[in-house]
Amino acid sequence: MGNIYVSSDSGFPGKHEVSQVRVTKAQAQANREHIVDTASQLFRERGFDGVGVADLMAAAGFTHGGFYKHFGSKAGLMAEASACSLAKSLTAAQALDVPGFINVYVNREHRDGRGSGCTMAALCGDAARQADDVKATFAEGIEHILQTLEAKYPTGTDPEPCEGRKKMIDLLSRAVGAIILSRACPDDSALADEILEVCRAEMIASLPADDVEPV
Amino acid sequence: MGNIYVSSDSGFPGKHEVSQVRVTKAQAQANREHIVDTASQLFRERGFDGVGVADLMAAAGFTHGGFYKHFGSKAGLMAEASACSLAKSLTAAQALDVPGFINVYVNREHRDGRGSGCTMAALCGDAARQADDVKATFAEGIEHILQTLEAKYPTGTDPEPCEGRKKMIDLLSRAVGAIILSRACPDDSALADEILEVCRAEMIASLPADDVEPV
DNA sequence: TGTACATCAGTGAACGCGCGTTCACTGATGTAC
DNA sequence: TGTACATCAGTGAACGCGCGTTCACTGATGTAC
Repeated sequence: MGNIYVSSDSGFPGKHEVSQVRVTKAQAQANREHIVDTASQLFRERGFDGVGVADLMAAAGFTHGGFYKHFGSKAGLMAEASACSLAKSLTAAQALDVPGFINVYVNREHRDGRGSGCTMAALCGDAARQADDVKATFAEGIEHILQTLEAKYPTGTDPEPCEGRKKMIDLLSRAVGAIILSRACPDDSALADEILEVCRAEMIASLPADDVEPV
Repeated sequence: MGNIYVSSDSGFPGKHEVSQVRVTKAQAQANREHIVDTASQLFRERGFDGVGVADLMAAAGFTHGGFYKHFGSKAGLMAEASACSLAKSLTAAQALDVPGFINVYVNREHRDGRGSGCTMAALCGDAARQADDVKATFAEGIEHILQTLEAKYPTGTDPEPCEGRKKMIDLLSRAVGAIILSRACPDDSALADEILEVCRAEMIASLPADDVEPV
């Protein structure tokens, strides 16, 4: 039951019994990042209130006491983990064009994979009840994804300035709304799948006609 | 500090000091309904996890011990309170046409009034993590609002069968998504207002042209 | 209608439990010489 | 490079607290006669 993240790789310097109590600076930093990643996954799966500090640290392979060597409070980690996963989602979105984004986002795999999916879809409802630091993190995440999508928006038949931003705000709302409504339905619900499929098709259909099948 | 809901109205039979310990059947039923109403408001404001049984009973004017005379568990009340407020929202929606629904829903007053607003927008994120009885309640709520909206959908230039249902699924996702994204932004955020205004305008614009200004 | 008694909605103390956080301790890492 | 010591990431017991739930009790309501 030793902590597998303390030893650098296969752990031969003393994997069992020898409980290391100090760790290199690089390892400590790697451990911290691992805790943030674990938190961002668990928060998305169970919500901020559904993950305890001890839960989280155990899932990351540590005991709970060390948490406060890395973070000031659970609330602090909530903001940091959200920022981290929002940034990762942004990177993923940058590799997609708008139809690709729609297809990847409004999708059963995304709906069923909360822990690895979009933080906005998983935690916006929780974020709305948090302090302003968490909300500011979400607002930044929304703004960044809007700018990314806007830059990729097929201007096609809509050359009017600002039109792209408006379309992308609407598109993001539709995408997030579809995932959230679909997730609120029971697992075997036909309605859950219908919501996704209809919204995906409507969103694709609302794009400028000359860019629906791009590149 | 007597419970104001036990006495039928102005409370003269013995408002203070005399702590009533039994109550008429009609009064007990009224008290139960009052607890459900209070719960549905508090759940929408703070989330299921953010409201304790003692909190809730105190807000309704009772002590916590009596809770289990009315409900089997907190989880049971979560489903019942959700069903109750979803049904009330449905009644409210039935009085509106589609553009009216959009204007009332995608709106700052709605965003800022969580406790009296739509249960889907306030609790879908929480519902997704609950047991299937709660999720089934939400799925029913979604289905009912879809049927209500579909019946009112201006068929105008879109006479194709099932088109109304598809449009209303998309419309509900957009409306819920817009409110949820807007609520996740800090209170004074320009982005929060922009999301609402843009989505409202885009939704209105996407309706069949001959019905935008109806009746 | 009047009397005797059972019912049960509401009270408030108490329960075990898990939460976020603190703290004394450990011992390899990092540093000063 | 080698030695001596301070640092600090991680451990695990302990803290106070609030949670959902239980329970003995109260006394007006509801009912049987």
